[in-house]
Amino acid sequence: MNQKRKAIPSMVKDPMLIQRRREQIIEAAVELFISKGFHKTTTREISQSSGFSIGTLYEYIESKEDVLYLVCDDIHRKMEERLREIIVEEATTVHMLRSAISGFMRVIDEMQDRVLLIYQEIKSLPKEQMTYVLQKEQEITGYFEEILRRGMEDGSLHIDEKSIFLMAHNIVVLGEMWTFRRWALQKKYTLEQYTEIQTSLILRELIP
Amino acid sequence: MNQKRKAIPSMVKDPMLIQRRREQIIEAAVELFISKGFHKTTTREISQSSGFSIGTLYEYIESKEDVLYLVCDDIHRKMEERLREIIVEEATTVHMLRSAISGFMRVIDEMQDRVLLIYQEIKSLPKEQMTYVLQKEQEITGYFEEILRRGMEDGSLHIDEKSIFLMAHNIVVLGEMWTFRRWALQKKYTLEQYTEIQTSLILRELIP
DNA sequence: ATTTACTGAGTAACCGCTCAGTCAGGGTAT
DNA sequence: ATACCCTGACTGAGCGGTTACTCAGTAAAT
Repeated sequence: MNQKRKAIPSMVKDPMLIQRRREQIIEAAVELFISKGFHKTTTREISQSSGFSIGTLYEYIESKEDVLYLVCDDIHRKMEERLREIIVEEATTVHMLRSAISGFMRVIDEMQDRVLLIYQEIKSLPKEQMTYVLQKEQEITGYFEEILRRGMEDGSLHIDEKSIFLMAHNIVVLGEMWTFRRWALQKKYTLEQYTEIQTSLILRELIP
Repeated sequence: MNQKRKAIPSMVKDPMLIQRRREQIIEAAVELFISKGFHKTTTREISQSSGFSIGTLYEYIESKEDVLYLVCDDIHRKMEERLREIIVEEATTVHMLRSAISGFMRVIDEMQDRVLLIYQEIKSLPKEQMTYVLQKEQEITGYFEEILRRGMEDGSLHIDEKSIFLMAHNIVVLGEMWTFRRWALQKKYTLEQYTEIQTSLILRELIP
């Protein structure tokens, strides 16, 4: 079920160096992909912004798509890290859900360019790597599934087993739309207003 | 406010012929863009699938991006057409909203590849044309804004002016996510199940 | 004879990726 | 201490291939 991420081969021996150089690559590539898109960014640009030559770039990756994969994986990794900081125990499951939602919205807002990047460029990944990235996206909704299930079990949330999965996806999408509909939403609402209205929508369904 | 769509210049004189050929171009290009993506589709492929040579293709457009623009515009046009069929008067505003939502879901489902195409390739459009396409997307949510406002005014829907805009966007996004999250949703739910859960989510917020 | 639509080989530019070669650091034989 | 070689990271000109777009020419209709 749970597929391990494909390790990208490298010509370089020193694992620490690989990690350091790949961090450079990711840092340079995210910025370029955000501002120009994956297809319009050249490998030459990536290597230059990383601070070394194309030759060296290809010592650490095998193809341009590998860079996109590294970038997507890094974004998800950071996202999950922030989520784990935000999802903490609270007095009641309802309070926990509330704070998880508003925390999630803040994370989305902080990382909006990166969230958007994944939405827009995921399709350019080779099939296997795309599957892995989508799985990571599923893991993120998993955090909300867990809270919902707990609320169902302790009786504080009004939801049936069949709807949990969809409701968790709804929470994630209602968060992420803050980025991919920002051309409309961010003109009309502050993040706080947005969070409040969306939270009320979700909770009104869950609290009878 | 309302920006007219930029007319794409053509070398050909006969306006009827322009229309006919552009329909051919759109029909061929949609299929190619859906299966290969915009960037991986070549202009040669588009012209061949359209049934004429590259030279001729460039008599009807000025750049490859123009084709993407034609395609996006056509999809929105067809979407709006279907929406107008679906949004009809009903006994009450609540009934009207109900049937509009379920009708919208059916349209999304029918056009899912095309809806997804717009989501994924819109960013490849030149700025001006992108603005126009986003405006069209706003027009679609406008249909739901109208219903919501009417419900607010006749007292049948519980919503305030400030939330109407966001609620309309929510309806559209909760519909469109059926396509861009289909890797998760369409494995677990039928369109009918999906529609029912999402409708209940929206209506529970609106009906006190 | 002129206009109009159409053709497709050609062009200039670009891009992902490679590979022959450089160089610094360190081990080793003398 | 010196000379020599080896290893591993790095370099960037260049290769092979592709692509968006053009234009000189054809054919048919008026």
